[in-house]
Amino acid sequence: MSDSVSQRPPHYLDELNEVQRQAATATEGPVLVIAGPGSGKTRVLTYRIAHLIEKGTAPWEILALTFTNKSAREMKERIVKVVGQKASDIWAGTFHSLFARILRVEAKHIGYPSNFTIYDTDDTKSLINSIIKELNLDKTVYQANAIKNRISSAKSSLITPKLYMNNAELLTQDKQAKMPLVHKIYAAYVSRCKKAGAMDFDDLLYRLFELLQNHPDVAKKYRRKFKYVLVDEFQDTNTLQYAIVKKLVLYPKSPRNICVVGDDAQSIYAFRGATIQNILDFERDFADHGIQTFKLEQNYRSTEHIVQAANAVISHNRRQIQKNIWSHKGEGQKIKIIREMDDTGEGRRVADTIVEQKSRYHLKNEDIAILYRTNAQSRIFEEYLRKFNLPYRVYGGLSFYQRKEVKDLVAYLRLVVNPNDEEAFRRSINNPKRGIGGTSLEKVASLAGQQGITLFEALKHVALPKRTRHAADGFIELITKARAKADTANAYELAETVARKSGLLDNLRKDVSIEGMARLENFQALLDGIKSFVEEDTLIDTDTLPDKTLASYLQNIALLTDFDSNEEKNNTDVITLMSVHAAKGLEFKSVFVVGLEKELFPSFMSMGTIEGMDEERRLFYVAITRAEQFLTLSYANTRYRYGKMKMNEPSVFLTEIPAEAVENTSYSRRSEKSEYDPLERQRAKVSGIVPIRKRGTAKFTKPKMDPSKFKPNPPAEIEEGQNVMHLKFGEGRVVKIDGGADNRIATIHFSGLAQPEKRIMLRFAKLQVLD
DNA sequence: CCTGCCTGGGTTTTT
DNA sequence: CCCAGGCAGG
Repeated sequence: MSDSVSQRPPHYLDELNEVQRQAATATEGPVLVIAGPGSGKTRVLTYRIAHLIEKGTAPWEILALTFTNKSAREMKERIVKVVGQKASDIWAGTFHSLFARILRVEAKHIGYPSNFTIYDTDDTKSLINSIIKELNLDKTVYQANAIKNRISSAKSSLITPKLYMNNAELLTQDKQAKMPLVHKIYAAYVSRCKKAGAMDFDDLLYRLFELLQNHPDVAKKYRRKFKYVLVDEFQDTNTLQYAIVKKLVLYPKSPRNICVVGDDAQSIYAFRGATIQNILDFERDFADHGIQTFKLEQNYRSTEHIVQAANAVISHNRRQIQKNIWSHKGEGQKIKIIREMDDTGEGRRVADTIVEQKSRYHLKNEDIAILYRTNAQSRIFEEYLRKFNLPYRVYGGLSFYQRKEVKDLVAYLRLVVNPNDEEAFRRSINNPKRGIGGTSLEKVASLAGQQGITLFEALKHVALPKRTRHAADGFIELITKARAKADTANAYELAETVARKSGLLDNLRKDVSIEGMARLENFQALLDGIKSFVEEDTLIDTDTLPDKTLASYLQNIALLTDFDSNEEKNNTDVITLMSVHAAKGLEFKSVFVVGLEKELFPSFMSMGTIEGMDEERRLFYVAITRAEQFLTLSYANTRYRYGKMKMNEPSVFLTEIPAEAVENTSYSRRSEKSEYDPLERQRAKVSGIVPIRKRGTAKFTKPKMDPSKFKPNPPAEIEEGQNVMHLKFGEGRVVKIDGGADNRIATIHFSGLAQPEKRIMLRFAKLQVLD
């Protein structure tokens, strides 16, 4: 360590442990890195890229795919520190944003304008609703949300509308869900998006796949360009994303320089189509080319009690890649479990504990995070943090760009850039009110449908009453005039003009309520944002659209969701409140995981299936492994949900934390470890030892099978002759079914009972068919 | 065509 | 509880 003649700059590789260094320097060929929580994954990734650049790879030959803009930004910043400013030429970003960037360049090959609009979730839902209406379907049966998910998973599985229509399994599923016409909606949706020059989130992936598939020359171009491909959070990629990655790196004579980094235990996006099958497939797909696998198992983040708890929890999952996460940071504090009577109590108690921790351990606000399963839970904590004068910041929920007043102006701007944008049209046409209501819009839509033209085009030609016609012409003129200048004018000036001439600005100014003023402020903030976009010397994405047009601004914001647009730099020392999902990749000295109740965490949506429970458990694993030194878990016996008080049992996850790692608090003292403590009861149930009740004669009948594995079939599927499982009665055989339609009654013979014959109303029964 | 009341339905996680 | 959307009245 002589720094007298430091010829060599401080070498970053020295900051890595042995496995990390190997993972960072094995640059050639396929590499799989399994990285446990806190194991220095980001460090490996960044140093790997730095290493590539030092070895002479050009930054733009490196493609690094991440899940959030934030992690991409962080990665870039860290690489800049090692190799300097040239790092900003690395293609590092989210799947969606980098693919959008490629698609804009290559749009002409797939019949899209390069300034295509990106539909967000609201646009998608609204379009689906329009289609449902046009097809005269009952929207209480055809729910936009469900259909959106259906379409999304179809796209993610590379199923086109045509394939969908010919897929017996999907059609049957739809029929069973009483929505036999989903395929029709899907087909209409795709053609409407295309006509509108719009892509939804899934299209950004799907269309790129299509492009690479159908245009070998384009595929070749990007294969040559991206000499090294890295994928972060690989466990959260879906089939489609992996398919695209393979298109880029798996072809004849490819050097197969791909490095994927992930942790199967932290896969928490299965609901979005992510599958850890990709990790297994990766091993198979690249097996012929000598995969190098590295496991990062040392946890540098958390103390031992926390790591021990995390290991114990995750061991309840089936099917995982074997690994042994360990820590050398000392035992540390035990985990604290807080039990309160109700949600208000939970809020107060957590705030209370934060105050205590802060003073006892000299923690700053920024060292502390409160993590919850659903964003809706933040409110009570906000309330108490305010009461206790603790500054905080809530992440997630409504982002800046999702606010109504912001979306209103953005819709106009979108329309200016792309007049075909149907959703932007619908949003703007009568906002602010200019007397073009439902009736007129229907006329427009019908003409557009007949002639196969866009709504904007139809508005020009449709027959309207005089007054309405006048209003329509004003609207058309506004958009057309702005459009004429769109490619040349300064984006800020143009946006400002549109804001004024549309009447949106005046409208907001009229509202002097507190919320109204806040809205005006947001509106102004959007304009300010455009202004700084114009003035800023941004180097990012310059090869696509090196200009300062409105189009390029919109493209920049389209995929920013959680982005902190107006960073409140004045106060960064704040407590963090966010969903567990949002917390992935972050760490805090002290973490509170709250609302640990059955049906909340794990969510009732996921409790029905083993896969669902496993994912919830991984989510819980992610939550507790965010903590460096202090981990507090809390739950409430009752909680308001949908305006009703609801009783809650503690989450099963609490029982999976080993007792040795848990602090004895007044709430789990021995004297209180009685049948009255629901956690204790739950623990007992899980371990199979059921506490004997002192009073009453109600006896606990042990379920005949593990309830978490119990998957009842819908009543319609129960038929004569089947063997079925009933939680209370056990295994039985359906002898007879009588009664019709909604009133079917099954006679079932349960062998294990004194009175084996039971007649069961199928409408209410929960029966699982055994095969 | 607009406003305001009312009802009924849904309630997870995110790019 | 909170919202979107339907409907009646202006």
